[in-house]
Amino acid sequence: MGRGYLHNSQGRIMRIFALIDCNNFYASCERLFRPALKNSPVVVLSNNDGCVIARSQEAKDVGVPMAAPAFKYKDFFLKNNVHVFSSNYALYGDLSQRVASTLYTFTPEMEVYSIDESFLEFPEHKADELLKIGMEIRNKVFKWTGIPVSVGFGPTKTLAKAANRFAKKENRTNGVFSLCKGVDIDELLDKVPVTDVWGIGRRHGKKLIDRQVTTARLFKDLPDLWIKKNMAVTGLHTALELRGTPCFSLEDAPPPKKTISTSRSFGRPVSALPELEESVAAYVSRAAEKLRGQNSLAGGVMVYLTTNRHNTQPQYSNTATRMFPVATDYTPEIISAAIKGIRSIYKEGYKFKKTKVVLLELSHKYNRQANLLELDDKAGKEKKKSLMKLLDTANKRFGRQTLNYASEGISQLWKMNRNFKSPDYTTNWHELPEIK
DNA sequence: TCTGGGGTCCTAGGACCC
DNA sequence: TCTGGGGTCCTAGGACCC
Repeated sequence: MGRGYLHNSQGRIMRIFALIDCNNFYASCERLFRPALKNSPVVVLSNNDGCVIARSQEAKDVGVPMAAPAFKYKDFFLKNNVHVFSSNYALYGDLSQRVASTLYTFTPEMEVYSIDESFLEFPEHKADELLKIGMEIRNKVFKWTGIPVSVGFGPTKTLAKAANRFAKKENRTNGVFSLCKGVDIDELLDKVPVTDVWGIGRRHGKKLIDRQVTTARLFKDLPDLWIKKNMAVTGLHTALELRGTPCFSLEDAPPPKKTISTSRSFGRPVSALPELEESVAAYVSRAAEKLRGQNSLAGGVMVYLTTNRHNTQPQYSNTATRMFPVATDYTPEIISAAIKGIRSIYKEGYKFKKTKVVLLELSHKYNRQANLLELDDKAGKEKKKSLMKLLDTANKRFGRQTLNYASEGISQLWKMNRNFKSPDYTTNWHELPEIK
């Protein structure tokens, strides 16, 4: 949890948060290894090559909207010479770590918030040199990783986010902007649409706009009671943060996940149960790997299947949950429970679009609750443990898919499309870039 | 034909107990 | 059998984030 607020007799000490955000991150990553695309429009598609999830500035300029469905924009891409990539998370994850370790050289007071954003916190006495620090951050990250970033400073995380937005949108800021000192915050928040505020999403945004509350400034001046009633305490925290009172601190050691899920849309509609079972087995494998990666055990597994909500064919979706007698991280046991689950909800005659697996009630493996019925089979347990370890090590070293369970299927015809994937330049020996 | 995936938090309301 | 209040626990659904 947080570090609490700092107070002294003179009043609150100003805290200084910085939000560093990689510009058009996935598009920037793809361009790093294709310098020829430096000034060209580039877009990155979601899994399954479904819709646009990242756009270079040039792509924004020619008018590609966020979340544009790729199939509708095929001609548009051709006509405007837009370069299209499938998403390549191995590449983005690796570059993300490089950016994070560069930021860490500025201060250990750091929270990696997402794949392309980090919060830093600086002591109050730095308040007069923030723009200089911001420029140093930008320059160093670009020099060391090739990724352009924007830097926003503010007395709360929410204001640092808003500052970052100015850094990115206004050319004259040179990518660095501060709301900490020497600016009229209210005047600037007048310019921020309420839906751009961190913590206000589409639904609440619409509700606010319907009541003429269109800007961050108008929102933060609403009565607390109204906010609490209509937007719960989370909404109130957002308002307080806009007023300069920190409600969120850095989270330095992200707590282990409480649920772990894996799901993918299929590359084509799937009706046959055996194929659905294969997909479920494959997703369990992946989820169980993540589970062991954070040293957790799962108390249960939920499976989900659904048809394609976007078409007009008959719809069906359902979930099934199976609990384990004793929490486990043993892939075959989870697969078999998940397959029983999918069989119990499967119905013939539908075209399914997606299955999903969620591992539930995670606990740490070292304070595992024993079960009275459990047999004391030490040798068997050791064997399972070393098998899982072997599996994870091999897949990590030689690439996922090195060792698979037969139940995951061999041909995997249901697998998602990734027709425009770039090579794994930085994480796979066979795909290192060549210099001519 | 083709529109992502992986999380967290909060609240209302039902079930159940005394 | 009916009445009422108060408390806890659980779940589904809604909302948000990247």
